[in-house]
Amino acid sequence: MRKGEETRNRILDVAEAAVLQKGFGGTSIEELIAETGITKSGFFYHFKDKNELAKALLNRYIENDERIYDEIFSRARDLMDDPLQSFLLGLKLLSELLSDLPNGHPGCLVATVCYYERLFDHEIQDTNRNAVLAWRRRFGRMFREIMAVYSPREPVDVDQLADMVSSVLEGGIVLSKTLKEPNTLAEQVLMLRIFVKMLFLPAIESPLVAVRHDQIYGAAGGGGRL
Amino acid sequence: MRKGEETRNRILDVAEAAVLQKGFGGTSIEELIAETGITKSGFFYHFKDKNELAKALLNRYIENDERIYDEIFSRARDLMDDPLQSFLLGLKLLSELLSDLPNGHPGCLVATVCYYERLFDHEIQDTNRNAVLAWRRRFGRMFREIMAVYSPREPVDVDQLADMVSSVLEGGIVLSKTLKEPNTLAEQVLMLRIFVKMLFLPAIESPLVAVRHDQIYGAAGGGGRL
DNA sequence: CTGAAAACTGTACCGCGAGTACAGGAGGGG
DNA sequence: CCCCTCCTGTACTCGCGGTACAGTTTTCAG
Repeated sequence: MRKGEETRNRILDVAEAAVLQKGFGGTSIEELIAETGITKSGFFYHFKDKNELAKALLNRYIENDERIYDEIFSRARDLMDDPLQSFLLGLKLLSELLSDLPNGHPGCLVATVCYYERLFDHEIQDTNRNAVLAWRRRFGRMFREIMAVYSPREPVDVDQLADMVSSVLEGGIVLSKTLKEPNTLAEQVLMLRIFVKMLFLPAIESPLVAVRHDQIYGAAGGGGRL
Repeated sequence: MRKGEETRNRILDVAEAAVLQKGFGGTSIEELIAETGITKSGFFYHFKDKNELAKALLNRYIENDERIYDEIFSRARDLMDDPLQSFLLGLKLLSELLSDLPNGHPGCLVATVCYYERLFDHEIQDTNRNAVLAWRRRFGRMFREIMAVYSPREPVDVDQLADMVSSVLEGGIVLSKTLKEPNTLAEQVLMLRIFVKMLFLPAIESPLVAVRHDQIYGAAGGGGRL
């Protein structure tokens, strides 16, 4: 009962790391059992086939993912009353969390499944779809709260704006992994922060930012060639 | 000589579609030769192994990708003198091109390789890395031209800004594929356009945009809920 | 302490797909 | 005519996914 859960989780740990590096097709069961220190029969006792492993892997990943976002943005909500400031802080916290990952972000299972879809059954594809829709709902809810207080400088659709968060995260992960630059992802999150800030806040910058602006572009900000 | 190239390309066509749907590991050579109408020996005459196929596939994809960006943004450059307006037009053209794809974007091979990296040799990983760096250089060049004329409302690093384009594209593809919503990618490109527009253009909108704004949101655009 | 269920191990096997090794054949160009 | 490109055919190896099933150890409830 308890022991079984533990072994199962150990398999999932090993499998997740392998799958994010090599894809599902590139990850062999034999390799998983070797690293877990289990036999083949032991493996198939826990998962009847690879599809079931993928299912468990994806569900666990999504749950964990949701938990992290819950923590970050509820923490940001505790520190800031204003929905916009709280969201901007949340993005900053997220960016910090991402840049603290020692080897960079390992990759997103949702993207892995997305590029492997035809080999899985509909259940997995639906799970994956629902995960993305959950992100849309989560960030959409936050943007709606912001829009109850602030009006956007440009006309935007809330769902598309919410999707922008997911896009930048997924895309940032691909860039970061491909370039082998762990920081790129965190930087992209901060760029997204600038986007949200510009969209809802008037042009007058906060003193701190104004100073950095001058340092980089010169006082008047005119014609910086580089 | 000529015949060989043709067969080779036919294999690559079939392989590209398959790999984008199922990943490299999920695509069998037997399936490729069946669809191409060639024998196994014939296949291995053209590609000595799967790794070589991947290499050819990726190189062809990247070349094609570059060609498309060249066309779109040089066309936009012909129509608009101003670097910012030209870039904004380019994003619009890109968005239109993407929403015209009948079955949505088939997926990006760079992302596929990124999530499959460990199984390929260093050459492929380097090719992939260079492709992303080429995007950075391409869009970076464009943003530098823009910054020679306009100063950004917020301090931004040019490379990070250029990466934002790649992020939104890669992320948008993942979202579009996962959600099975072909339009999402095109919408995300337009969101990126809004970002660039806000970053470089003063809050006062151009007459043309103001008209469309009015049509959608009403004259003052105040307190827009949703 | 016991007994049954849970959590495995061990062995043996099937079929598929990647990849190898060659031998040979069609067709076109110099 | 011959050689080179572009294949086909056959036959094999090997790793891996998956099955089958019998037996063994561990755990925990009563």
